[in-house]
Amino acid sequence: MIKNIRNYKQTLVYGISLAVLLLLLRWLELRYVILAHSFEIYAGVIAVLFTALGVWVALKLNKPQVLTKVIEKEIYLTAAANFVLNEQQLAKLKLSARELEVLQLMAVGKSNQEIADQLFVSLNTIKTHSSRLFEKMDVKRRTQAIELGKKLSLIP
Amino acid sequence: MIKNIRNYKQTLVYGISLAVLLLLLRWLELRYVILAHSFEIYAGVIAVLFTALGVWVALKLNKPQVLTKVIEKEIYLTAAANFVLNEQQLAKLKLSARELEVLQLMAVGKSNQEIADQLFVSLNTIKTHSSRLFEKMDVKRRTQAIELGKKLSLIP
DNA sequence: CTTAAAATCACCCTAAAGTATGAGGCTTTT
DNA sequence: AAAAGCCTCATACTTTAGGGTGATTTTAAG
Repeated sequence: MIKNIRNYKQTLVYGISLAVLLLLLRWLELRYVILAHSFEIYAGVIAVLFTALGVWVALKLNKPQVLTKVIEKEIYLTAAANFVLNEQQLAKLKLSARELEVLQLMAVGKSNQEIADQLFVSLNTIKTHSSRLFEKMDVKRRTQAIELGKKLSLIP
Repeated sequence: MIKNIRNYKQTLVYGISLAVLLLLLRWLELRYVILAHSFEIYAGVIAVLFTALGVWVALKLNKPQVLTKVIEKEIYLTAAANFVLNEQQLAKLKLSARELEVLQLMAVGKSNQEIADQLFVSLNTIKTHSSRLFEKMDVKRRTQAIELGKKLSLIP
């Protein structure tokens, strides 16, 4: 049924309309008493008029249905903010743990010597790691490895 | 008004209801003729009943009004998908157009020689550009320049 | 226990990257 | 017109990166 009558204005309008119609009918009754036994017609007119009134009121009071529409809002983040390692790609390239570690350090701009120092191994070790890394990733330079690594979500 | 009558079923129901009500009123009329001058009451009953009928019919036939409520859903994209150059940072670092160009090519893994070939200048020119670039960005290596450049949205 | 992969390191060599300095030509600004 | 900044190029030099080969030790898997 009709719930939540939003404003009293429409209720008032309805009441006034009803009164006016009743008065109109009353006036018609007094004026055309001649038409005896026109009761059915009279009732029919009332029925039609008030049906229309009911329809109008209902349409006025009918509260619109709320349909929630989800709109995708694009939010731009740096890739690092929510990085998840792509383990499928990692497995596909068969990168070892150490090689990935070296790649990560390369990506943040460290030199081979700095990587060696940080991992407590020799410079030569890092060179062999990087060589294997480039071979497995099929790249020629560390910058390409970094670019590809980011593209494949191997590094942030 | 009422548009788009969706099925004839409801129209039929309305018609039958109207007929039933009229018959009911007719029956009441025959049964309680004793109540003379109850015409106004009679009319009022008709009015109320048909108003209610009108309301019911209107609600049935009225296509539910749709009010779309927009809910924003956050979608996370990689920064590269829609890169916008950070011109404030670019101005702050005072990078020249050529230097930025070199940085961009570095970032995609090109060697100095490849950059030189692509820009139709000599290798020495690229070296000069890169040196100035590193100086302005306060970095030591191209990998650091790339990392910083991405962080500052100078490159995708 | 044996085998394979991974990690480590060394040596040598070449290629690439990066630094320093100087300089000429061009455009814009003062 | 002069100054400043940019682009260009060169030469010389140092440092770093990368390739190739070989070898030892650890570790993981069968």
